[in-house]
Amino acid sequence: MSIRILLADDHKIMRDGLRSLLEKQSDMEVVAEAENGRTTVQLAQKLLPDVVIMDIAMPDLNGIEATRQIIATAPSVKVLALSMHSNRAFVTGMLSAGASGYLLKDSAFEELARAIRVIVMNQTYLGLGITEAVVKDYVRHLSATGPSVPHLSPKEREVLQLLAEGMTTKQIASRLYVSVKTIETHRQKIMEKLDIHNIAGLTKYAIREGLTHL
Amino acid sequence: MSIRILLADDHKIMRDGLRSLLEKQSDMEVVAEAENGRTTVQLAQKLLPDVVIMDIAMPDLNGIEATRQIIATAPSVKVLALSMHSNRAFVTGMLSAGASGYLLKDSAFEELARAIRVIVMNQTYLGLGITEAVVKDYVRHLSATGPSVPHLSPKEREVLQLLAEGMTTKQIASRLYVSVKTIETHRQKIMEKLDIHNIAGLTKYAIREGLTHL
DNA sequence: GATAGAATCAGGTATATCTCCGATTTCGTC
DNA sequence: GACGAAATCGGAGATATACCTGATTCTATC
Repeated sequence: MSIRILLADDHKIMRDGLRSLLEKQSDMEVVAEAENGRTTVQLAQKLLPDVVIMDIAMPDLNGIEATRQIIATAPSVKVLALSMHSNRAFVTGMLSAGASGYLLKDSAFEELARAIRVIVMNQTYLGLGITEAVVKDYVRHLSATGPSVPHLSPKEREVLQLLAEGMTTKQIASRLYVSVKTIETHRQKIMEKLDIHNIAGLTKYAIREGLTHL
Repeated sequence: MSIRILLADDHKIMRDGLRSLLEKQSDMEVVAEAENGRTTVQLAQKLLPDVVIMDIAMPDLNGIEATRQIIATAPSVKVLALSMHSNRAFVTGMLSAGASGYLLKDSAFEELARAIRVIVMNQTYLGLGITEAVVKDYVRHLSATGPSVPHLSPKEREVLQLLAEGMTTKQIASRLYVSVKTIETHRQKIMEKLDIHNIAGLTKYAIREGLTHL
């Protein structure tokens, strides 16, 4: 009996490609496709596939929410996240929603096939690069009382926001009525916590976090 | 003689899928793959494929710049843009860079195959939904006077992208095999032209222009 | 009351960037 | 062929950042 798979991705050409690849596997069968989160949940409940290959960025209902709902109503269905981002927030979001695996779209198809076979055996599969992020996060959990997403203090978030708005260390210092050295320290702590060591990266992070806008 | 194709997309699983689909076409052959813009340009120049299927969002050198360079040095090569976005900036950017077609990743594979056959016949192919965006933009160009879009040279755009990816002046210089001074000059010209005088602002600009992503 | 994190500031050295300046080469256009 | 734009590189001084260490105060929390 072959592994029954539900494909969920908002890009049809991606689904076409995956289907073409999966159909070459003698032990796998694509039973349906969905292009948004809501349809994915409905199809998963109705068809009870062995595995849902789930994109995170989908309209209507994102992959994380969809996963949560599927696991809640049909726990026998395994979800394998297939995402573009190794972002800790996404990885931990997916895993705590109940996904059995997480793979990057950078991966080769061989890895996807392997991951599918692993998770139908009730095991967990994390792609290369993902394990690192998870482990790093896990270690932080153990060592510090550190929250899953690197938690910045209010002051640090404020400094980060001003940095992302294009202000220099000196400008921020005078804006906040403190010494330049203080801001330097904040900046260092921010970079350390986020493991991002340049303004461009911090700016992008701030945008993603909604601290500033484009 | 079959149509020789170069696949350029930063996600390996996407390339795997497309290759699997394309290989079912008796008249098409994937001769190479690239996972970033720079490699794409090099392979296109070396292999002279009939068609390059080009993603826009790629590290190192984005699809628009890569297309510009390919068309400039190897005009016989046709470029088909395959993007997630119907964003006018991307569409017009790709087309004015010399792409022969533009397709959304929402499209079915059949449409991709059709587009490939059309553009090798020296024609232009626009996917559904794209035509609208182009026409709307065209109309705007007719009515309004050019909305003073600061024009950056190809090199400047390249430097801007690398800056927005978090590289320092020195790193960019060694990456591009030129002196630090050259990059400094480029950066100055960029800041002058855009009237943006900090990395955070440049990063946001680059994101809006699709030169880099979050 | 001991501990830990947040916020504050300082010194020093190395490196990077900014801001002027000027220069050459190439290339396409008029 | 003259012209401008683009790309290349250099000098030199002022400023800013990066990176390191160490210190104080305050405030939760155990």
